[in-house]
Amino acid sequence: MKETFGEYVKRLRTENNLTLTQLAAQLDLDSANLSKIENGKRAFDEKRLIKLANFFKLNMDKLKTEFFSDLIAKKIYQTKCCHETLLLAEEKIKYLQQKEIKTGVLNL
Amino acid sequence: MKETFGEYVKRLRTENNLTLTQLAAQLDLDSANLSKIENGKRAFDEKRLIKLANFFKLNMDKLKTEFFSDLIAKKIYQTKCCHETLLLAEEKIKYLQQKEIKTGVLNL
DNA sequence: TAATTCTTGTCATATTTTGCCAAATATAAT
DNA sequence: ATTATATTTGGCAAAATATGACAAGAATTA
Repeated sequence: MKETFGEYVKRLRTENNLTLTQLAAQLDLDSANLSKIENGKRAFDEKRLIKLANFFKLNMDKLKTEFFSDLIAKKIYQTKCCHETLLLAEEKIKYLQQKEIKTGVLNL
Repeated sequence: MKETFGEYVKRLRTENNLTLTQLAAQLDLDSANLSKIENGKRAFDEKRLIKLANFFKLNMDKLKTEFFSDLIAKKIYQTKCCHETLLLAEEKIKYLQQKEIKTGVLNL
Protein backbone atom coordinates (compact mmCIF):
# COMPACT_ATOMS: atom_id res chain seq x y z
CA MET A 1 0.00 0.00 0.00
CA LYS A 2 1.29 3.39 -1.00
CA GLU A 3 1.97 6.41 1.16
CA THR A 4 1.22 10.12 0.87
CA PHE A 5 3.91 12.53 -0.20
CA GLY A 6 4.18 13.80 3.35
CA GLU A 7 4.70 10.30 4.65
CA TYR A 8 7.27 9.76 1.96
CA VAL A 9 9.22 12.79 3.10
CA LYS A 10 8.98 11.69 6.69
CA ARG A 11 10.29 8.26 5.75
CA LEU A 12 13.19 9.77 3.85
CA ARG A 13 14.01 11.91 6.83
CA THR A 14 13.78 9.26 9.52
CA GLU A 15 15.58 6.62 7.46
CA ASN A 16 18.43 9.08 7.26
CA ASN A 17 18.26 9.85 10.97
CA LEU A 18 17.54 13.50 10.56
CA THR A 19 15.50 15.77 12.80
CA LEU A 20 12.81 18.02 11.42
CA THR A 21 15.05 20.97 12.10
CA GLN A 22 17.90 19.48 10.11
CA LEU A 23 15.86 18.67 7.05
CA ALA A 24 13.84 21.87 7.28
CA ALA A 25 17.07 23.88 7.12
CA GLN A 26 17.99 22.13 3.88
CA LEU A 27 14.60 22.98 2.42
CA ASP A 28 14.50 26.59 3.61
CA LEU A 29 11.64 25.80 5.89
CA ASP A 30 10.54 26.15 9.46
CA SER A 31 10.63 22.82 11.31
CA ALA A 32 7.07 23.37 12.47
CA ASN A 33 5.91 23.69 8.90
CA LEU A 34 7.84 20.65 7.79
CA SER A 35 6.04 18.76 10.51
CA LYS A 36 2.76 19.95 9.09
CA ILE A 37 3.80 18.90 5.61
CA GLU A 38 4.73 15.43 6.80
CA ASN A 39 1.37 15.12 8.51
CA GLY A 40 -0.59 16.39 5.57
CA LYS A 41 -1.62 19.69 7.14
CA ARG A 42 0.21 21.88 4.71
CA ALA A 43 1.16 21.50 1.10
CA PHE A 44 4.71 20.93 -0.08
CA ASP A 45 5.68 23.66 -2.48
CA GLU A 46 6.78 22.35 -5.87
CA LYS A 47 9.71 24.73 -5.96
CA ARG A 48 11.32 22.80 -3.11
CA LEU A 49 11.36 19.50 -4.99
CA ILE A 50 14.74 20.34 -6.43
CA LYS A 51 16.22 20.92 -3.00
CA LEU A 52 14.75 17.68 -1.77
CA ALA A 53 16.12 15.79 -4.75
CA ASN A 54 19.57 17.26 -4.40
CA PHE A 55 19.82 16.67 -0.70
CA PHE A 56 18.75 13.04 -0.80
CA LYS A 57 20.24 12.37 -4.23
CA LEU A 58 16.91 11.40 -5.67
CA ASN A 59 15.94 11.02 -9.28
CA MET A 60 13.98 14.14 -10.13
CA ASP A 61 11.52 12.39 -12.42
CA LYS A 62 10.65 9.79 -9.82
CA LEU A 63 10.26 12.49 -7.23
CA LYS A 64 7.93 14.45 -9.47
CA THR A 65 5.89 11.31 -10.00
CA GLU A 66 5.59 10.97 -6.23
CA PHE A 67 4.65 14.59 -5.87
CA PHE A 68 2.16 15.03 -8.67
CA SER A 69 0.44 11.71 -8.09
CA ASP A 70 -0.27 13.05 -4.64
CA LEU A 71 -1.76 16.28 -5.95
CA ILE A 72 -3.95 14.39 -8.38
CA ALA A 73 -5.01 11.74 -5.89
CA LYS A 74 -6.05 14.37 -3.40
CA LYS A 75 -7.94 16.36 -6.00
CA ILE A 76 -9.83 13.25 -7.04
CA TYR A 77 -10.41 12.24 -3.46
CA GLN A 78 -11.74 15.66 -2.52
CA THR A 79 -14.37 15.60 -5.24
CA LYS A 80 -15.66 12.24 -3.98
CA CYS A 81 -16.20 11.50 -7.61
CA CYS A 82 -17.26 8.27 -9.22
CA HIS A 83 -15.55 6.16 -11.86
CA GLU A 84 -17.56 7.87 -14.58
CA THR A 85 -16.02 11.19 -13.61
CA LEU A 86 -12.55 9.80 -14.15
CA LEU A 87 -13.44 8.35 -17.53
CA LEU A 88 -14.80 11.71 -18.59
CA ALA A 89 -11.68 13.40 -17.23
CA GLU A 90 -9.55 11.17 -19.45
CA GLU A 91 -11.52 12.23 -22.49
CA LYS A 92 -11.12 15.84 -21.52
CA ILE A 93 -7.38 15.46 -21.19
CA LYS A 94 -7.23 14.25 -24.78
CA TYR A 95 -9.43 17.16 -25.79
CA LEU A 96 -7.18 19.65 -24.04
CA GLN A 97 -4.17 18.18 -25.80
CA GLN A 98 -5.87 18.55 -29.19
CA LYS A 99 -6.88 22.05 -28.29
CA GLU A 100 -3.39 23.12 -27.37
CA ILE A 101 -2.06 21.71 -30.63
CA LYS A 102 -4.64 23.68 -32.59
CA THR A 103 -4.56 26.99 -30.77
CA GLY A 104 -1.07 27.14 -29.36
CA VAL A 105 -2.38 28.57 -26.14
CA LEU A 106 -4.54 27.00 -23.52
CA ASN A 107 -6.44 28.78 -20.78
CA LEU A 108 -6.98 26.75 -17.66
CA MET B 1 -14.64 14.72 -28.64
CA LYS B 2 -15.55 16.21 -25.32
CA GLU B 3 -15.71 19.85 -24.33
CA THR B 4 -14.48 21.84 -21.35
CA PHE B 5 -16.87 22.88 -18.62
CA GLY B 6 -16.74 26.44 -19.90
CA GLU B 7 -17.66 25.35 -23.38
CA TYR B 8 -20.45 23.26 -21.92
CA VAL B 9 -21.90 26.31 -20.17
CA LYS B 10 -21.59 28.35 -23.33
CA ARG B 11 -23.40 25.68 -25.28
CA LEU B 12 -26.19 25.54 -22.71
CA ARG B 13 -26.52 29.29 -22.89
CA THR B 14 -26.49 29.69 -26.67
CA GLU B 15 -28.75 26.70 -27.26
CA ASN B 16 -31.25 28.46 -25.03
CA ASN B 17 -30.75 31.78 -26.80
CA LEU B 18 -29.54 33.64 -23.75
CA THR B 19 -27.08 36.48 -23.55
CA LEU B 20 -24.19 36.49 -21.14
CA THR B 21 -25.97 39.14 -19.14
CA GLN B 22 -29.11 37.06 -18.84
CA LEU B 23 -27.41 33.91 -17.69
CA ALA B 24 -24.95 35.80 -15.52
CA ALA B 25 -27.87 37.35 -13.62
CA GLN B 26 -29.24 33.89 -12.86
CA LEU B 27 -25.86 32.83 -11.53
CA ASP B 28 -25.19 35.97 -9.49
CA LEU B 29 -22.31 36.82 -11.72
CA ASP B 30 -20.96 39.66 -13.80
CA SER B 31 -21.38 39.06 -17.53
CA ALA B 32 -17.70 39.80 -18.05
CA ASN B 33 -16.78 37.04 -15.66
CA LEU B 34 -19.18 34.59 -17.21
CA SER B 35 -17.46 35.29 -20.49
CA LYS B 36 -14.14 34.50 -18.89
CA ILE B 37 -15.54 31.30 -17.44
CA GLU B 38 -16.84 30.19 -20.82
CA ASN B 39 -13.47 30.86 -22.35
CA GLY B 40 -11.52 29.13 -19.63
CA LYS B 41 -9.98 32.25 -18.17
CA ARG B 42 -11.63 32.00 -14.81
CA ALA B 43 -12.86 29.10 -12.77
CA PHE B 44 -16.50 28.31 -12.20
CA ASP B 45 -17.24 28.29 -8.50
CA GLU B 46 -18.71 25.01 -7.29
CA LYS B 47 -21.29 26.82 -5.20
CA ARG B 48 -22.98 28.04 -8.39
CA LEU B 49 -23.58 24.54 -9.71
CA ILE B 50 -26.91 24.38 -7.93
CA LYS B 51 -28.09 27.60 -9.57
CA LEU B 52 -27.00 26.34 -12.95
CA ALA B 53 -28.80 23.04 -12.42
CA ASN B 54 -32.00 24.69 -11.27
CA PHE B 55 -32.09 27.22 -14.05
CA PHE B 56 -31.53 24.73 -16.86
CA LYS B 57 -33.31 21.87 -15.09
CA LEU B 58 -30.23 19.71 -15.17
CA ASN B 59 -29.53 16.55 -13.26
CA MET B 60 -27.24 17.58 -10.44
CA ASP B 61 -25.17 14.40 -10.48
CA LYS B 62 -24.50 14.66 -14.19
CA LEU B 63 -23.59 18.29 -13.79
CA LYS B 64 -21.17 17.48 -11.01
CA THR B 65 -19.61 14.84 -13.23
CA GLU B 66 -19.13 17.49 -15.91
CA PHE B 67 -17.68 19.90 -13.41
CA PHE B 68 -15.32 17.70 -11.44
CA SER B 69 -14.04 15.85 -14.48
CA ASP B 70 -12.94 19.24 -15.69
CA LEU B 71 -11.12 20.07 -12.46
CA ILE B 72 -9.36 16.74 -12.51
CA ALA B 73 -8.50 16.84 -16.20
CA LYS B 74 -6.99 20.28 -15.84
CA LYS B 75 -5.02 19.29 -12.77
CA ILE B 76 -3.61 16.29 -14.60
CA TYR B 77 -2.96 18.35 -17.69
CA GLN B 78 -1.14 21.04 -15.75
CA THR B 79 1.26 18.58 -14.21
CA LYS B 80 2.18 17.27 -17.66
CA CYS B 81 2.40 13.94 -15.95
CA CYS B 82 2.95 10.56 -17.47
CA HIS B 83 0.84 7.43 -17.28
CA GLU B 84 2.89 6.17 -14.38
CA THR B 85 1.85 9.18 -12.35
CA LEU B 86 -1.80 8.37 -12.86
CA LEU B 87 -1.31 4.75 -11.88
CA LEU B 88 0.39 5.86 -8.71
CA ALA B 89 -2.38 8.36 -8.10
CA GLU B 90 -4.92 5.55 -8.27
CA GLU B 91 -3.02 3.62 -5.64
CA LYS B 92 -2.90 6.67 -3.45
CA ILE B 93 -6.63 7.19 -3.74
CA LYS B 94 -7.15 3.69 -2.38
CA TYR B 95 -4.67 4.44 0.36
CA LEU B 96 -6.48 7.64 1.31
CA GLN B 97 -9.76 5.77 1.49
CA GLN B 98 -8.25 3.17 3.79
CA LYS B 99 -6.74 5.90 5.87
CA GLU B 100 -10.01 7.74 6.33
CA ILE B 101 -11.71 4.52 7.38
CA LYS B 102 -9.04 3.91 9.97
CA THR B 103 -8.57 7.39 11.40
CA GLY B 104 -11.92 9.02 10.80
CA VAL B 105 -10.20 12.24 9.81
CA LEU B 106 -8.08 12.99 6.82
CA ASN B 107 -5.77 15.93 6.36
CA LEU B 108 -5.27 17.00 2.80
C1' DT C 1 13.23 14.85 35.21
C1' DA C 2 15.73 17.20 31.96
C1' DA C 3 16.75 17.70 27.20
C1' DT C 4 15.43 17.16 22.75
C1' DT C 5 12.15 16.51 19.20
C1' DC C 6 7.71 16.92 17.37
C1' DT C 7 3.05 18.91 17.03
C1' DT C 8 -0.32 22.41 17.22
C1' DG C 9 -2.18 27.13 17.34
C1' DT C 10 -1.80 31.79 16.11
C1' DC C 11 -0.81 35.83 13.55
C1' DA C 12 1.17 39.12 10.31
C1' DT C 13 2.25 39.20 5.61
C1' DA C 14 2.33 37.63 0.92
C1' DT C 15 -0.03 35.68 -2.77
C1' DT C 16 -4.11 34.45 -5.24
C1' DT C 17 -8.80 34.82 -6.36
C1' DT C 18 -12.96 37.38 -6.93
C1' DG C 19 -16.31 40.91 -8.09
C1' DC C 20 -16.84 44.90 -10.46
C1' DC C 21 -16.24 48.52 -13.78
C1' DA C 22 -14.68 50.62 -18.14
C1' DA C 23 -12.88 50.27 -22.57
C1' DA C 24 -12.13 47.63 -26.80
C1' DT C 25 -13.75 44.41 -30.05
C1' DA C 26 -17.02 41.71 -32.48
C1' DT C 27 -21.69 40.67 -34.14
C1' DA C 28 -26.26 41.72 -35.77
C1' DA C 29 -30.05 44.79 -37.23
C1' DT C 30 -31.74 48.72 -39.68
C1' DA D 1 -22.42 52.30 -43.17
C1' DT D 2 -24.29 53.33 -38.75
C1' DT D 3 -26.22 52.15 -34.73
C1' DA D 4 -27.41 49.05 -31.23
C1' DT D 5 -26.34 44.91 -28.85
C1' DA D 6 -23.35 41.37 -27.31
C1' DT D 7 -18.91 39.69 -26.12
C1' DT D 8 -14.14 39.96 -24.77
C1' DT D 9 -10.36 41.94 -22.42
C1' DG D 10 -7.73 44.55 -18.99
C1' DG D 11 -7.29 46.49 -14.63
C1' DC D 12 -8.00 47.27 -9.85
C1' DA D 13 -9.66 47.05 -4.98
C1' DA D 14 -11.41 43.85 -1.72
C1' DA D 15 -11.96 39.26 -0.16
C1' DA D 16 -10.14 34.87 0.51
C1' DT D 17 -6.36 31.78 0.93
C1' DA D 18 -1.62 30.33 1.61
C1' DT D 19 2.84 30.98 3.75
C1' DG D 20 6.55 32.00 7.05
C1' DA D 21 7.57 32.71 11.64
C1' DC D 22 7.24 32.26 16.45
C1' DA D 23 5.61 30.37 20.90
C1' DA D 24 3.55 27.04 23.78
C1' DG D 25 2.18 22.31 24.59
C1' DA D 26 2.86 17.25 23.98
C1' DA D 27 5.58 13.37 23.13
C1' DT D 28 9.87 10.96 23.08
C1' DT D 29 14.46 9.90 24.59
C1' DA D 30 18.47 10.05 27.50
